[in-house]
Formats: sequence, structure tokens, C-alpha cells
Amino acid sequence: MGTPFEDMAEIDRLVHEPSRLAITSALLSCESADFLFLQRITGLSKGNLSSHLSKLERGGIVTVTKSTGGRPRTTISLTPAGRGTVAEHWDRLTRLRDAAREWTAPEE
Amino acid sequence: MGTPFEDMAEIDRLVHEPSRLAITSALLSCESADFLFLQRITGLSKGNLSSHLSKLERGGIVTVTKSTGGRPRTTISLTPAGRGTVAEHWDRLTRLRDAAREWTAPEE
DNA sequence: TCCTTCTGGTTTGCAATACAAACCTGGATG
DNA sequence: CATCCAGGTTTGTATTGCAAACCAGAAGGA
Repeated sequence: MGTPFEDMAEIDRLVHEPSRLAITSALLSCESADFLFLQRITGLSKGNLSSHLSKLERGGIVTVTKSTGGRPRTTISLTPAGRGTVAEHWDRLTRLRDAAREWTAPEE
Repeated sequence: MGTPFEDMAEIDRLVHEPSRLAITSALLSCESADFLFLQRITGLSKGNLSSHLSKLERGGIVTVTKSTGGRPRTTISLTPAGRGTVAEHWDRLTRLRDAAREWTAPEE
């Protein structure tokens, strides 16, 4: 029905945005990670990482838990739904790429 | 030497942005296309399409030529460099996905 | 001829980002 | 006990992405 290009244009920016794609893909490989570890492997600044995490949390993709007591420490992990969303996003990109390659203009 | 996640975070937004990914991928399948045809297959609004095209033109990804004389008509195509950039972008996404899958945390 | 409508786009206005830099806050350390 | 620093959060600002208003020229009718 729609072209693959229409589907591309509707890609969800929450996960697609480069910094967040990095964060969520890292978490997919890691089960869970703390703030500084995530910062190191993504190369993001603290502020930037913090705001992206808030956005992902509001979107239900990750959970952020702060350990109280002792040295403060923040642990981040994907929610089950988030894990699905991220995996599906990558699959979708692959499918769209293939669909675009095979697509040819409809004759009028 | 960096992690795949650092590389993801540095993805070029000019081509990566969903609407522009749709436009440029469509052009990759089409050689060249006129404005209205692009609008139909991407589902974008006129204004939106127009501004994305300007941005792609400034970035050297596409050329936009307006036929003067007769019915006004705008034809868009990828520059040679743009064609390379778009194809490379998709390859890069695929490579990053694979690299992320195989990545494991370095032990300290 | 003049008006009006349609095709084919561009410009404008505004809300939402993305990033960086300034700012907090509670433990560790001399 | 003062000061340092790890570990984040908030603030400020320039850039976006989008939609709606706008514009220009060709086609068609009275």
C-alpha cells in the first residue's frame, strides 16, 4: 500500500536519533549499565546523556534507578518493552533498506 | 578504536533524519524525480519537502533544477557525491548494527 | 480581455530538540 | 573542617521540523 519511503518518513525519532540509538543499542548489549559507563562507551557529555535518558525514561524505553546510601550511583536498563522497541527498530531499518532497493516507480 | 556506540552517536543527521532518509533513498531508486512525484511517494507536505530539499541542496546531496518556460516544474536528483553518501549511510548502519551485536564490555 | 482557478512551490511562525556550559550535592580526603 | 571531586541535573541558546499562510504563473472561461 504505502511506499517504503512513506514508512521511512514515519520512523520514530525517540529511538532513531543518533545519541539515543547509541545509548539503547549499548544497553541491548549490556543488560544494564551505570551512568559513567554509558557515558564512556557512547562518548556523550554528562548533560547530554542525562537529558537523553530522561527522554527515554518518559518514553518507557529505559528505567533509571538511583542507589541511595553509600556512593551515589545510577543504573540504567532497558524495560522489556524498550528492548523490543530497539530490536524492532533495527529490524525495521533493515527491512526498509531492502524494500527500497526493490521498489520501482508505479507507472501511471 | 572507539566503540560502535560512539560511532552511532556521530551519525550525520543530514541524511539520517527520517524525512530526508526517505527522500534520498527514493532518489537512489529513481535516478531523478520531480517535486510532486517525490511528495507522493514520501507522503510529506509541500512545505516540508521544500525545506528538506533546500537543506539537502546546501549539503551538496541533491541538485534541484527548475524548468523555466511552459508549466513550472522542479526536478531533483542526487549529486554523484550525494549518491555515495546515501549508499554509504545505509552500509554504515548495517555495519554498526553488526558491530554492536558482537561488542562486549571491556573488563577493567 | 479580465477574472479566477489550479498547479507548483516558498516563506513564515512556532513548538520541540540537542547540545554545552553552568550549576548543585553528598562522600571522601588532607 | 575545609576543600575536592565524582556524579549528575538544570539552564540557556541556537537549530530543527513541521504546518499553515502565502505567492506566482499558466490554463480556462465569460
